[in-house]
Amino acid sequence: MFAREGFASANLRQIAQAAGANPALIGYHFHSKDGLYLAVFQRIVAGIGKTLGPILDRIDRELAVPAGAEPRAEDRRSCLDLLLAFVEGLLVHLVHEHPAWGELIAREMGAPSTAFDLLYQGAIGRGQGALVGLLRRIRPGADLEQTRLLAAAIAAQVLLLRHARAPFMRLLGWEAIGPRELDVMKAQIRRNITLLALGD
Amino acid sequence: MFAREGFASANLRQIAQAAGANPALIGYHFHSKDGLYLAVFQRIVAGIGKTLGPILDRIDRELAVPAGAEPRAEDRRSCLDLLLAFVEGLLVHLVHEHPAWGELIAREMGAPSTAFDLLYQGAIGRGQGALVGLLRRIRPGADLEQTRLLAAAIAAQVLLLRHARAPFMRLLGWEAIGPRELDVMKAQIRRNITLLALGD
DNA sequence: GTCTATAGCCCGATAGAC
DNA sequence: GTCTATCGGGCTATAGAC
Repeated sequence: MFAREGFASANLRQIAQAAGANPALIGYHFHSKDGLYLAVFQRIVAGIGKTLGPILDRIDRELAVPAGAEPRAEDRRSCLDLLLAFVEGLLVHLVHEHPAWGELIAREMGAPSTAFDLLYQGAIGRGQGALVGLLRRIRPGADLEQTRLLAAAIAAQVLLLRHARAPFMRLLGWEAIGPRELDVMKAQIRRNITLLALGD
Repeated sequence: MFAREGFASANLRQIAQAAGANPALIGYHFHSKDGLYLAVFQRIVAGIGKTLGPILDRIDRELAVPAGAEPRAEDRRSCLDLLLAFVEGLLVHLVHEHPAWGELIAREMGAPSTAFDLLYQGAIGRGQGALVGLLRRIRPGADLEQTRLLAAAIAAQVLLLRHARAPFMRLLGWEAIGPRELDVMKAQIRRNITLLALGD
């Protein structure tokens, strides 16, 4: 309900009703509306950690190996593969499997609240670090600020699908994102990221 | 105020106070809170039309000329130039000159309300049409659905800056978007779009 | 057209019985 | 721990004087 209507518009009586619980229990267990909202984000951070943790661990291990003085083509390739796998995991997890989580994250990014720090420290920050780290290996000579902007551009490919869902679906003439649409998006994102990461 | 706090949280008393007017006048002149909100979007659509109208007209004229049977390199180049000019205009207008408008548009994209149709028909739809039209000239053989996805990816480059402002600024370590930051972003977006539009 | 005053509603929080 | 009942505050909309 926070995802659908936003924090301010969501209503504790309705939330309790949908949960089949008594509204007063929210106060007892979560102290306040804010407390409930934060608890939702704790669960989101845990869920993301569970699903994307393995790929992030692989990325950390890859980046832990010191880069040789001469950049090698196969290192670049394996970093790109990890990058593609990570972004695809993000897409599947937040757009397809847990659209409400994606929506909540998009809302916090657009209008940060008390939950933003929790989210940033628990998930966003690590994802950004992984992206930037991989891109530095793929483009060893590039300026750090430009690499960060590139990481943002790559993340934007996925974020757009969640945040600008309405105009996006209207442009594509889609009514829902099913398996076919997911595959089409995966292929397009793969192409775009490869071009962005390897281009001069 | 609608931009900063969202429709539900914005408050008519504060709006009236900031405008130096009496709260009851909102009812008299705009009928309701919704009416005021819609009036804001009418102004936004008019403002965008005034600023981006010229470049959109140029694009329409370019696209009105029937494409030859053989795609010519100079046609592709001029279409790409128009594309870059349009996106840069969008960036300057919605991120730099009228950040509140950009914020409102981002909010409507994320959670469409009564104002979304007005916005889509008055601005977003035409922008999407221009993007897709130009891309079809630049990539004559490409599948229509893929071209639309590409248009979405290009638009995402700009939308991100508005929508994911908080994590974006944190990643870059920026505190504000001044002239230097705007130039850096322009250069990066130009690079990314060129790669995305021309890449195979 | 502009103001004051308030009606009418909805919401989050909580007191207090069980 | 769970419930009912309600308090207190904030909101939009509007009646009615000027």
